[in-house]
Amino acid sequence: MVSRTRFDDSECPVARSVDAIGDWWSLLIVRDAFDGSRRFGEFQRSLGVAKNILTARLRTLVAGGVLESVPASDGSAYREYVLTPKGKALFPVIVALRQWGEQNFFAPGESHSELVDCRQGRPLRALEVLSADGRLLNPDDTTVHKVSSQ
Amino acid sequence: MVSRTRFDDSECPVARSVDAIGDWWSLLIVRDAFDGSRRFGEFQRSLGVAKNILTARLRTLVAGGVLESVPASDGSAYREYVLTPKGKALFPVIVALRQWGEQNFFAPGESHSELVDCRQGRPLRALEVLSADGRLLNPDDTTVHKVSSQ
DNA sequence: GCTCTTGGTAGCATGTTGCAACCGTCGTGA
DNA sequence: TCACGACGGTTGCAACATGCTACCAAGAGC
Repeated sequence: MVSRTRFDDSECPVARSVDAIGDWWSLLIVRDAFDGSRRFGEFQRSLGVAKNILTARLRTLVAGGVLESVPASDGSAYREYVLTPKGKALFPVIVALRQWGEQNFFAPGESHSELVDCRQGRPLRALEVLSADGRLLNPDDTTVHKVSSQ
Repeated sequence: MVSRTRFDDSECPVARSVDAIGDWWSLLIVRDAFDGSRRFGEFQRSLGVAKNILTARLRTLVAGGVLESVPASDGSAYREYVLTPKGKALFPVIVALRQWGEQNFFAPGESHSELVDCRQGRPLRALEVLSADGRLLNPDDTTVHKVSSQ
C-alpha cells in the first residue's frame, strides 16, 4: 500500500494535490497518458519502471480518480487506463512542468520532445498567472490567506 | 545522497523537471518559499519534516539552482534560503497544483488556504493553456513531437 | 494444443525515510 | 562573562519503499 495521508490533512491544496498524485512516477504516468499511452505495457516500456511499481501506481491513480480502467478499445479482453476528467484537469500542471524544464534544463539546440498545438504545429504560449481581471502576476504580487469554512 | 539522475537522461522536459525538484517535500519547500518562508526553522515548523530530510532537500534545491543560501536579512549570522529566478519560475507549477487541489479535494465550504492577488484580494484566474495565437487548448488539441538538435 | 504476448505477483536485496538523540554555534539577559 | 535557550544542523538506527528477477495465469494467434 502506498503511504496514504502524508499531507492529506493539510489545508493547503498544493499538499493535497501532491498527496493525491502519490509520487513522481505517477506524474510521469499521467504525462504518458496525455501523450496517448493507454496500456500497461505502453507505460512500462515508456517509463522503464518495474512492473510491480507500475501496478501499484496505476492502482493508486485509479483509486484517486485520476485514471479509469476501461475495456480495451481494440476489442481484446485486456483493459486500458484512461484519464478521467479529474486527470485531464492536471493538464496545466504537466504543461507548467514541461515549460519549466524546457527553459532550464536544455542546452540551446539540445534535442527534446516538445508539446505543440495540433492545428498549427507550433509550440504553446507560456503559461501566465493572471489576476481575476487579467493582470499578469508575479509571485510577489500574491499572498496566501486562510479561508475559514463559510 | 539523493538519487541523482533517475530521469535526468530523458529527452522529456517533464522528466527533467521532476528530477530537478527531487521529491514532494522539495515542492512543498518551494511552496513555503513562495509564501515567505526563508529560514530552516520556518520550513521545519511549517512542514513538520524531519530535520535531516529538510537538510538534504535544501541542499539539493540549492545545488539545483532553485534556492540560494544567503546571509540572513535580519543581520544575524544565520543563513536564509531564498528562491532564485529559476525557482521563481516554478510559480505556475505551484499555482497549477493549487488550483487542481482546490477544485478536486475540498468539499464546498471546507476551510483551506487560498492564493489571492495582493492588489484586489481576490482569487486568481484559473490557468489556461493557450496556443501561440491565444486559442484555449484542451489536452486533445496538443501533441508531442521530437525536436532533433538543430 | 502450442506458443507468444500481456498483465500482472512473489520474494528478496538495497536504498531511502523518519525518528530521536546529540552537538556546536549564535544571541541574549543578568 | 557566563549561563541558557534557540537555531541549524549531524549521526545512528529501525522501518518502510523501491527495484530487480523470476515466476505465473489468462488471451491471442496459428
